[in-house]
Amino acid sequence: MSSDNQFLRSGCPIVNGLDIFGDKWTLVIIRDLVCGKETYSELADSPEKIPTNRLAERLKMLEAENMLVKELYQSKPKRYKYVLTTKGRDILPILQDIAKWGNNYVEGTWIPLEWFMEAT
Amino acid sequence: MSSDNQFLRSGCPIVNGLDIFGDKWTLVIIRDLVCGKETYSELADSPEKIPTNRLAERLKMLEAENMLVKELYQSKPKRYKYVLTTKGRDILPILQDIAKWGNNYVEGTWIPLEWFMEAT
DNA sequence: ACTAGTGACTTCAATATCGCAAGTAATTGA
DNA sequence: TCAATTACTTGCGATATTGAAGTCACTAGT
Repeated sequence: MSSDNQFLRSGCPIVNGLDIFGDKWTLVIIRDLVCGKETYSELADSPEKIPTNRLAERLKMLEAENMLVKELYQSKPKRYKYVLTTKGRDILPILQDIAKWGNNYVEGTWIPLEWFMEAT
Repeated sequence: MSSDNQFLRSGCPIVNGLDIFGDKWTLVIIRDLVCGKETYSELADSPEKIPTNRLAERLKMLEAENMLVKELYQSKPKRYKYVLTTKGRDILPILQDIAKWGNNYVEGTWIPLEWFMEAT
């Protein structure tokens, strides 16, 4: 499990990073949060169509890892928004590098907006 | 499948990058290749102990994706070494960023050697 | 010639994880 | 009262991963 800190594969910082966010969906969720999405249904709406059970599970994991916090923004009915912490936001340089690599080597990929690639 | 270019999840360069190397093992293999490992058994020897069937499969995929080439360096018995292409080598900035994140946020991770973090 | 050993994989059964579809709960608006 | 919306949860068959063991092509030792 990503968040199981009891038995590490090794002390390698790359491996430990990957054991948190190195799956098919986590970085997609963080991408969307960086891009301004906030609610569950906004996140569920991506072009990649993440299954909702997977979305819920990844959000719980990201919260447990302190990559994001769940904030109540409306009480009747209870509605939460998901906000990246510094730890989560600091994934951005990784996303930018992956985007650059994708644009260089995978044909037909979108060029991200400039603000995304320049953000810090 | 990572190398199945027929049905893309989307045109997002991040998603398309992840669909190639966004799994539990691929970046570990590339890490080791960047660090000078060349043969199958050297790669199988990492502290993370990748299962050999997974190693073989990922190497085939990386070759199919032109991230590396398999070079014969001995003919009796046939022995191959795996060498990163530019496409594969260009994963390095991503590895460096993940390593930085890991060092910042996961306690007890190794600090990579300076040459690794400074390499281009 | 026989046997053990090495490197590079492959095969297999058990287990874990995933994706899809459907269901639930709370609340609002018609 | 009833349909709609948001945010999830549940169930289950399909897919993927693991660990162990096996195979194949040699080579070196006796």
